[in-house]
Formats: sequence, structure tokens, C-alpha cells
Amino acid sequence: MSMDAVFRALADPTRRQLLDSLYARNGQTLNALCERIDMTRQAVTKHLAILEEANLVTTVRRGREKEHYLNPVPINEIAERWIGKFERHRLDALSDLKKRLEREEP
Amino acid sequence: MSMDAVFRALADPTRRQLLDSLYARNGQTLNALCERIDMTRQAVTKHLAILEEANLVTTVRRGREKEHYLNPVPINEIAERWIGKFERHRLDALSDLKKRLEREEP
DNA sequence: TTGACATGCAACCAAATGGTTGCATATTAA
DNA sequence: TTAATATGCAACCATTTGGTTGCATGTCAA
Repeated sequence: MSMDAVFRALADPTRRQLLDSLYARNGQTLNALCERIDMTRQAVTKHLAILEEANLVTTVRRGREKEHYLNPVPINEIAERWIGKFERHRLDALSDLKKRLEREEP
Repeated sequence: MSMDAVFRALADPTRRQLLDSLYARNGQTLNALCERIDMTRQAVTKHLAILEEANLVTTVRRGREKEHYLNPVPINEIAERWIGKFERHRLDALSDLKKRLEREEP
């Protein structure tokens, strides 16, 4: 699996939306994924193909349907590339704090 | 800072190389960054502008030079988007194991 | 002050990208 | 078997992207 394909795949907002959709409900079919996106089915198919090639999505054929599953491994490798392990814990803590404050303040 | 800009910035291999370069040695000037890349200075300038817009790189003007610094915060946010906190620890452990095996085996 | 050095800006071009339409194939259910 | 459903493939097009060249501006050092 080339990291190049992963980054290219993540570059498009529609493809990120697809990942979000699968993160919310894993194993959706092509038609199910299309419903939430204002775009032809063929366009969505292309996006899914790119996500599959990047190994961010895995598919299982089930009869005439095709189920899509999110694979988080490549995303984790991105973080590991530019964030030292020690620093990462610090950033996570910071991010947690920020979220907690956002929930309380407004 | 829009996540859209971050993903777009990371999509290009040259820009990722620039981040790698800054991860190795922070605070490099434009000319220093150009040395390792087979491309005109103007092209590199454009790439750095995109990284800056995504807030992945911060710059400090120092006389006639401009120093570039890596900002890891947006990268951490990517990981947090699609990886649950619990799952992330599991993935990190897995990744660690894999790295250790790779070091021993060959 | 003046020449060399470091960076900035803009016009231009080829290639990649994201979308469309049209048609083909395969599976399920009546 | 046949009609409806679910997906696949290919040609085509507008826009974006990544690179170039050429010239302008600003700063340091002799």
C-alpha cells in the first residue's frame, strides 16, 4: 500500500465525506452511500475506487450488492509520520482540553 | 484553519517531502529547502505557500531570509477524525510491534 | 553605494482531476 | 422468464493543479 495513494485519496472532500459516512455506519452499499451525496452514482463509484486503491476502504461482494468498510490503519500511519510519539501524547491532551472547554463555555 | 486546506496540502508528494525536510531540521530557509528538491525555486515557493495556508508551516522573516517551521497540530486532528481514541492505542501498539519485527527479522 | 543574494509576483502551459452521459452486465424477485 | 435493481465500464469535457520562464523587490556586505 503506497502512502501516496492514501494522501491523494484524502485530498477530496467528497471522499472524506464517504469515510465519515462509513465511520458512522460501516458496511454500507454503493446505493446507500449515494443517497447522502448530491452527485451521480458513477461519480461516487469513481471516488470509492480511489479509496479502495488507497486501502482506506475494503469491499465485500454480497450478491448484487457491494458492502464498503472503513480501514483506519493508513490514517494512523499518517500521524506517526510527522508527530513524535512523545509529542503526540501532548497534542492529544491539548486537543482533549480544547474539546472540554468548547463543551462548557458556550 | 480549514481541514480542507490541510488535506489538499498533504496531497502532493513534493509538499510532503518539504514537511519531511522540516521534520528533520526545523527552521530552514527557502533556499535551503530548494537544495534537496529538483525543481525551480518558484515552484517550491508555491508549494510552501500552500503549506502555510493550511497552517502546516509557519514562517518567520529574518532579514532577507525566511525561516520555515513545521506545525504538527493539524496532522494530529486528521488522526482524531477517523480513529476512535481506544482504537488508536491499539493501532499504535500494532504499528510498534510491526516496526520491531522489521528491525529484527532481516 | 553597488553588486550579489534571498525572496516575491504574474503570465503562461501541459497534464491530472472530478464530474457528466450513455450503455453493458449481473442478480434478485414476481 | 422477465422486469426491476445494483453495479461496472468508457468516452467526453471543464476546471484545477503543478510546473515553467521572466522580471521586480528588498537586504546584506564589500
